[in-house]
Amino acid sequence: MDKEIKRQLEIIKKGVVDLLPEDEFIEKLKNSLKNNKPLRVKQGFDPTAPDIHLGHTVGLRKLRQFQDLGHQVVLIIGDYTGLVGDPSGRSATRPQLTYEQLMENSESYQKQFFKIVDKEKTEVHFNGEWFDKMGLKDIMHLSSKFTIARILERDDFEKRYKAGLPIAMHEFFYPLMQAYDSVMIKADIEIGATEQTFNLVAGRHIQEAYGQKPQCILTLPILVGVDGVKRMSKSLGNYIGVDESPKEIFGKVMSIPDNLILSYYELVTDVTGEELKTIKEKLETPELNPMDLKKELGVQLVTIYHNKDKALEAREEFERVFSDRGIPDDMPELSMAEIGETIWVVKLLADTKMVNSRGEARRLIKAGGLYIDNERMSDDSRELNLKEGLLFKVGKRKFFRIIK
RNA sequence: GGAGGGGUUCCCGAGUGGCCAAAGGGGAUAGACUGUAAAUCUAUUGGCGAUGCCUUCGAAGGUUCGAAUCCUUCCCCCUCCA
Repeated sequence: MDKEIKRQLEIIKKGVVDLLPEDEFIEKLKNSLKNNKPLRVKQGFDPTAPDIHLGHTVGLRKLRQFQDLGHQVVLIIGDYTGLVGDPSGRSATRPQLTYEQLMENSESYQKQFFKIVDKEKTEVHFNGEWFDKMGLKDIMHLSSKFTIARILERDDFEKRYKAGLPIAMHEFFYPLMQAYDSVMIKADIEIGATEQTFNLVAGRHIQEAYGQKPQCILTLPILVGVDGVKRMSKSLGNYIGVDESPKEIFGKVMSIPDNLILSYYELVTDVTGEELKTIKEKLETPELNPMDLKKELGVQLVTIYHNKDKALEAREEFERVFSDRGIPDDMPELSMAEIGETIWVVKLLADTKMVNSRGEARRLIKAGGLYIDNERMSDDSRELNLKEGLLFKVGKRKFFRIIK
């Protein structure tokens, strides 16, 4: 028994920042094993953007580990918070999502969740199930269990407050809502990224206030995006989506800065502690080119989200196109029948959406970023005579070919 | 409710009647160098078949030969005092 607890604890603690309070957790784990009663492991997501990226998978993979250990995963889809939207208007461009959009998003969310988490063993809830039924009385009751002083402890609020940025009332409710989810599903443990710590802890207090045993909290590191600076996020455009093509996943992995390699291996692949150590050593050996480790990382990730064959293909293609300056296997084709036989270069690039505007096309051409049949073409006034098979390279990585 | 400060291009931020498509920085894109890494250097960064034209400085009106800049009304944000 003790051995089993130790084994589980070791797996559960791998890659986590904090597991709090640990002794409480061990107690829960012990009881769970003794009574053969799985722990209820909670994580929530707001379906505000329709895709799951590697950043999300850090938590999802942890959930999967719990499942593999026989525990019960409870997924909360935050339809309610999503529906309410974030009217704080910090960027004003954040559009209020309609219920239809949310439902659509949550469809694709779930599809992608279950690439990692075992669907059969997952309990899914929308938090609208309970929030929709709450009246003001219930809301007042819930909010009486928490104090403003506590809320203001949260450092992102503090930062925003000091920076003179607006904080809307309802934002204060977010932690309470999330905490209430824990009450409703009787969570034993909730997992989230480190930035979620406050909300997770709030869950403990609210559960106690509602007469439940408080959940333990498990926090995971935030995955840095491919830019190497900010957290991975769809809106920052520095993400790798689990639904992307093998080529894209591989390519994006190759573009991450070296100092991210180790944490990617640790957080989003299946490598063991031993292997991680080897990778670390390799990274510290100056003679070895970190590029090889990145290629391996790319292969592993494509294998997880597609399969091994696709992964090897993606690597081959990468090597051909970028290392050997070759051309990709397949590329968009443009038919001369549609665009005509002669056309002004700038118009061609803009009309075919290779660039966003004619001005952009001009700039790119003048900067020397356009190659036609492997020859640089830097004259932005050129009328082209197209012929079948002509190969265009636009900037670093866009290609297309002319067909009849 | 009172007093004050503010809203500028993807972001931050200068600009207070013409020299403003708007400094500077960040980011982004392209080029050189590379390993589609980092660092560095260079160029570009509203649209337009273009020595010019059109749209952009919270919104709508107005003053002026001319407005990001002045006036009016409105919307939004922040700070302080009740």
